[in-house]
Amino acid sequence: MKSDTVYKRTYNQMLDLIQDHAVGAPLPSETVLASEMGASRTTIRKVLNELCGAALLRFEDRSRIVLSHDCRDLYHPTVETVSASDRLEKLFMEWMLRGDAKPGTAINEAEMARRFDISTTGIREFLNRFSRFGLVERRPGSGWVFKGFSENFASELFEIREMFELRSAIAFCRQPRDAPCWNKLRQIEQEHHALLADIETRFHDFSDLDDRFHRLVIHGAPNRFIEDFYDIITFVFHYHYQWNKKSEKQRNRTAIVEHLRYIEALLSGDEAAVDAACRAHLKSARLTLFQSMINETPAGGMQGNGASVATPN
Amino acid sequence: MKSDTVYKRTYNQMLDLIQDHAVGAPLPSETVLASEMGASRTTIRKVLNELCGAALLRFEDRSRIVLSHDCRDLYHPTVETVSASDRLEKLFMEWMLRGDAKPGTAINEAEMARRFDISTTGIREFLNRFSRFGLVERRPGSGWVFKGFSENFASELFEIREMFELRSAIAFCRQPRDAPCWNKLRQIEQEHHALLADIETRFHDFSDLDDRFHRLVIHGAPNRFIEDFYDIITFVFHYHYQWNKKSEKQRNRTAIVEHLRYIEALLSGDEAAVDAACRAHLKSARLTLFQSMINETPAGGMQGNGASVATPN
DNA sequence: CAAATGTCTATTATCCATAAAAAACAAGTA
DNA sequence: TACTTGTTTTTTATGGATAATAGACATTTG
Repeated sequence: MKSDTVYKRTYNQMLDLIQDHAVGAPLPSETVLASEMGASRTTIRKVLNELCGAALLRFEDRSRIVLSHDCRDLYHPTVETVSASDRLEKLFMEWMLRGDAKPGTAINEAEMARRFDISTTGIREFLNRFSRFGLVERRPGSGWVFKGFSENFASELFEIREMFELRSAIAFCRQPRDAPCWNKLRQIEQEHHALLADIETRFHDFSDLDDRFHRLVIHGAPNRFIEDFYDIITFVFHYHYQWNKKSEKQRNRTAIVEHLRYIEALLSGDEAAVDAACRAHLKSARLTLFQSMINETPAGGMQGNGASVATPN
Repeated sequence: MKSDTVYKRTYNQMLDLIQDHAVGAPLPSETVLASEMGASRTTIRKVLNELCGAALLRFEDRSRIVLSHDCRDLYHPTVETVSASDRLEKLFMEWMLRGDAKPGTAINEAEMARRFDISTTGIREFLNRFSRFGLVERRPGSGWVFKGFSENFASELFEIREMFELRSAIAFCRQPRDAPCWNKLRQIEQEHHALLADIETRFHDFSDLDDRFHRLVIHGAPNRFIEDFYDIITFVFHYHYQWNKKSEKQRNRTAIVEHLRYIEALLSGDEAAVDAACRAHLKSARLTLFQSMINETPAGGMQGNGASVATPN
């Protein structure tokens, strides 16, 4: 049976929204709510009905009126808000980054299903989707092999990344000067300056900006395989640095500065400069990742990390 | 319920084997049969028991004796021999190559399940696995978009292929002269000569050789993402040329000659020559693919031709 | 009639069941 | 001891069921 995570998430969002409205004020229409909350009208209506029942809203004159703000303890727990597949992804990555699985380990669906308490069908779907990340591989006969989040992995990843990004950066430069990308680039440059100015407090915002910047560059000469590959990068960084928060601020500051040089080079159109700036940035990103893999592997209960994380196979 | 395609395939193989043995001769042991036929002992035993029942074999003194060769009409139909997922893959590719689906078409699982008469679970698994080929893409909300086997696709594919192969070819050259790859390369070179000499009759054997050659080159400096990507190449060529048999012999002859130059360059260790030979080959491969897409693609109205004619086995 | 809500239908996420196939274990024989 | 076959347990492929969600169509109302 499908889980009702969408409902619960929407419900929580609705509670937020209610508290943003004065008592007595009407909520937007169902259609508007649906598009704002990223759910279907069906779900919105279910939530609204529920909240009418809870006497937080009144349905009057074709609109929902806020009756009260008293809903602190109505929130659904956040866990119940994420879909089974997202939950599995997270559990799996934690399991992996924690170093529980040594590279080369065979994993089978049934066992995983037990370990993560998710149906075998769910596991299988996950593994199929996940295999593109190069961390697990389907064995010809049956079962899966776990490849390990190792230095090898990171190094293969970066090799491709460098090829792709260098190619894309040069292609980006060659776009006509009136293409919309240039404005977008300038805008992103501004955002970098803004973030740098505020780095003390906003350093967490970097990863989003980072992503947008690189994707803009890459998109200059679109290639589905390159864009797909960038999903892997995003994914890996997302999880890795969620487990490795050490010196995050410093790391991000450095990256911003590098980005700014890189952007400047792009804007200048000087291909040699672009190449140099791009290489410099990637080299530094690679180094940072490697160092954080070796030295800073997650603190929280990391038994045996050295063996599995740092060991190439 | 799992289908018994493995059983039926093994059964057919066993019939072949029986006919290879004189009446009165004993078959190999279960274990040997299992490993030779690529099935588990469980399946082998099931087949053997069945054939004992059919009086084709007698179990005597710990071994199976061939009783008769009279089994022409015992064979299971070939269709029942391929697993649901393989069948789906084939159906889907036919549907796609036939041009029934225009790029940009949204496809949904339920509809596909109906069209191909396979459970939604099966469809979903297929699409998940298949999405790495870049021909369908999951839509954030729901459903899938069909990207089309278009020139765009081919051109994006080749862009990456060129990057990867050039890099790998150079890396291959730089391997120590006593690495085992050099012998393998010489062996493959021999196979090319042999095939060229026999091209009139054996031209079908080229695609296998082609695959092994490129994979050898690529494996010189292993990178899981590059090797994964080569799966896509293999897949695309497999299906595309199954639908486009025109001038296959000539096409393969040309490729062999190009390969031989390429191999010679590799053996010489002259990186500039390698680069040139590799580029020349890829350029020609790309051209051939494009021409066959433009001129010979079984266009819209060709249903009937493709489905059965172009499909061997 | 345009936008809102109400109602019905289609699609998806998710788990479960089951026979086939694989793997593990046990025992016999040469 | 090294194979063989016999038996039991585990895992996988594949279809099916169902509630949640999305989407389409119908109806109301200002």
